[in-house]
Amino acid sequence: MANSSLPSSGAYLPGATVKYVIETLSTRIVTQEYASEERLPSERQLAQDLGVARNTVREALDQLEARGMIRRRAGSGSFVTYDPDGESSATSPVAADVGPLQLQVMRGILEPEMMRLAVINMTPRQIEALSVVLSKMEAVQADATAFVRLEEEFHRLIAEGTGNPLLLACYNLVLDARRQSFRTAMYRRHLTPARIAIYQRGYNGLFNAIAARDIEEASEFMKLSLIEDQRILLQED
Amino acid sequence: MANSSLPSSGAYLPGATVKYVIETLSTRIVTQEYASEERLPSERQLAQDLGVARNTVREALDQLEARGMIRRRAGSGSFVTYDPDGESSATSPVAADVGPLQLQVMRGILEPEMMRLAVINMTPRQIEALSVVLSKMEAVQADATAFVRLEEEFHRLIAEGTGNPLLLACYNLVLDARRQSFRTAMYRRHLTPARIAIYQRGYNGLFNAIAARDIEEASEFMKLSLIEDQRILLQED
DNA sequence: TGCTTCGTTTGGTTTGAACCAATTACGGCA
DNA sequence: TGCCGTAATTGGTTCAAACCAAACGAAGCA
Repeated sequence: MANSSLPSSGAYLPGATVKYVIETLSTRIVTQEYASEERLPSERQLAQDLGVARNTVREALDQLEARGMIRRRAGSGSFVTYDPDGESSATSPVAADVGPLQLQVMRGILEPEMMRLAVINMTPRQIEALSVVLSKMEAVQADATAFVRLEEEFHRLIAEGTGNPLLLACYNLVLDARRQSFRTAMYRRHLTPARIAIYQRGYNGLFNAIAARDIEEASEFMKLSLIEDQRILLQED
Repeated sequence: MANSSLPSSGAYLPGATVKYVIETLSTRIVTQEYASEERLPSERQLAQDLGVARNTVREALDQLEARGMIRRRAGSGSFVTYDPDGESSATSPVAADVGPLQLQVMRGILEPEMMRLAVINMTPRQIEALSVVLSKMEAVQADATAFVRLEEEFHRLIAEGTGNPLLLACYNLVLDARRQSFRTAMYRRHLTPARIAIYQRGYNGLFNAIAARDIEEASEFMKLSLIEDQRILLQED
């Protein structure tokens, strides 16, 4: 779309200007004229280039941000978060702003207590469902992506096992952030078959502790898993 | 609530103005000062009355409309669509399913750790904002509803003070559930002036501990508040 | 009475400007 | 070389003004 619909000399064109900016920018993003992770021109620059007020650009960017196509950081700039190859998979908007360390902190708060509650409250049926996921995890050899997905399912079942819908809702946010983190970060590079084997032993021990209703043992395994994740994280920074 | 938090003479208070308008208007709607189906004053009128620009009023109305509290018709006016007797209204879907005990459990998990993080990470500006809310709380004599709302704001500021967006997102779910709980349950019957005074002392001590960056003291006050809530809860069931 | 018309009111959009706060970039000092 | 403070950049917020289009209302006409 050229500038044909752009009010070129103070002409008033109500309702069309923001739309025009949105369309222009989203086209440039989808066609990767602005590539993924790339920084957009500054708002002031865009306003000048497109011949509109900065306010109008901001209104357009607001909507692009709501659609999850960009992300803004004060003092830094606006960055393309849209990934044309991405699975889409609607993650909650908060998830994008969560750093790896913040994620670990939150897991450290929730997971040990969650584990305790789950061990106490899980029904036999839920434990059965957990064992099914566990056996799928143990079948994985080298597919890191599949393993991560199963891990998530495993954790979610534990959260459900607490019987506390509020805790489950919170933990779903955590899992959203974790998924986002795995996508952008380089966890997967470190999920070698050898490391997967280590995790498999850990989850196996965790499951046995749950099945035996051994609270302390389960909580201990959960912490170990957390520490292991943290170790991988710190190797990067 | 008077205009006490309103920038009265050109004072700049970023991020606070829209929030102030939203709070003012939503309070008037909830208290039925603006009854259901009734027409609000015009945007220009509101802007003048509240001493802010029409732009700011519009931004606030945008958000109230998004929450489903009002509906706007060009050329006609803005109308209240909020029904105080109607259940639904803008709480997240999970909140409704959360029992009082489950809420307490979740608070017990999150709040102590949240307090620690907040004491470490809060900026002077955030502590200042906290003190503003605290002084409003101390001004409350017998209005339990107002006190509960301020309590919520106090807690939310602490969650923000952790600097962890994931923690904040989770805690917002907790606050949603808490609000729902207060609405349906009978907490307010027990918030007598005498009990409000007790809470005021508690929050005062909590704030002092935060301002002094005393982690253990703050965490202790937080637990006390939790236990007090729990005591009220158990008197009922 | 019933209809049209025209001015007024009201929400909707856009512009331009100023200032704040977070971040980054740079240059000088140790 | 390495660190720290300052200046510049960037997004975030608020204000003031102007104009548009939908809706309303009252005056005037048939």
